[in-house]
Amino acid sequence: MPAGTVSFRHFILGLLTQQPMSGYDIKHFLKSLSWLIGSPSFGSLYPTLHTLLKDGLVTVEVVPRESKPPRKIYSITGTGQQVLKEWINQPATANAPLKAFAMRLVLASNFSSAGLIELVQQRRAQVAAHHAILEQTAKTMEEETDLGQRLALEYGLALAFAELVWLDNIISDLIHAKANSTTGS
Amino acid sequence: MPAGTVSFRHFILGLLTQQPMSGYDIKHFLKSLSWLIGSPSFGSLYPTLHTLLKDGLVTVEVVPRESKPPRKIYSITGTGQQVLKEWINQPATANAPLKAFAMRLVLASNFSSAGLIELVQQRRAQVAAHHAILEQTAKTMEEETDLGQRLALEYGLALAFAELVWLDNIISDLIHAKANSTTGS
DNA sequence: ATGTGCATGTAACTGGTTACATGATTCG
DNA sequence: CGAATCATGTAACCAGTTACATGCACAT
Repeated sequence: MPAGTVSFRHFILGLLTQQPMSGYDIKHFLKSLSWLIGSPSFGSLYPTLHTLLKDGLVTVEVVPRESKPPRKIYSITGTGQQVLKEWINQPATANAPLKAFAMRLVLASNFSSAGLIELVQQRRAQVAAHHAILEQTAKTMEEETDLGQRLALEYGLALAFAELVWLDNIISDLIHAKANSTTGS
Repeated sequence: MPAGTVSFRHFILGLLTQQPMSGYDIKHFLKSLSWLIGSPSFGSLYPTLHTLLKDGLVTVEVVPRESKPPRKIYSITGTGQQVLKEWINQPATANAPLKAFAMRLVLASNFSSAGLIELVQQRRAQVAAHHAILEQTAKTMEEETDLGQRLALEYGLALAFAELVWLDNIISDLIHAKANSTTGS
């Protein structure tokens, strides 16, 4: 399981640190983030929860309801937190997909402030590297290149640039916030 | 096979309209677009080519090389072009991933100019819709919301906005270019 | 000598999907 | 009266991955 992997399994585990939830709740919660991250279908969500339970990373509280399937509220266990921590602390792999970064960003509140900053800085470095490669490619390719490819390249370049700008902004915000909090304002 | 699907199968088929290539060539070509689209591993690329062949959508020319595995150059067939056209002309599904759009964009040169513009406009509409939803969500959520979620939301918002700007730019470029070409400059 | 590029392929696995089954309740 | 929401789950399937096997040529 190389770092920077998308892995809904760990992401779900992470969501449970914020609060205990049922599978249904998780799906609902993920809907609002679906653009960035996507939400898994029930057909993969429920089995994932089952294996997390079987592996002792979560516990269930079964809340019965009359003549309806009972709600099953999952909570993360100590070992679960351990495993999650390890996953989070892996340095991101090169070329990690945006999704993977977004997942970790959502779980950011579980990081130390320093950890969060490091995460964002890692991402910045990766996007910068990619941006440089794209610019290089753009220089190399001449007039005769296919329209579609040129457009795709520009597209990637524009998105990478926008991401860089955003990342720089929040890095400075976070550093500020941290300075204020340690200074005690 | 719902529209807007990522489907390397069709994308590969599309690349072969630009020029006949071997599996190895395709992989190499895709490397430069890997950020946006990713490139499939050989373990899926070669089998895909085999099924394309079996289905009569491509043909192979086997170029033997002394004491080395022969190169296999694949070309798209008439039926292949037919199938590709159908795939391309499907309207994009709602919430189609960026990847899917990028793929179609790369194949853009096979579209009519009008088709290309329509593709980009479809994307614009989708991103705009998504952007609106995110803004709505941002309004709804109050101070007490978790930092990670707030960051993720801002992140999505920033990226969506950047994409909108870019899309608007090329839409107007394309419309200009089209006007010039039909006017005959 | 060691690894990187060329170039093909297969087999085992995995992480997801769709489609289905169940069944009450509430909204328009 | 039909559709959506709540809420769980299973089974069949699929598109991809990793890891492996083969083997020559060229550069460090």
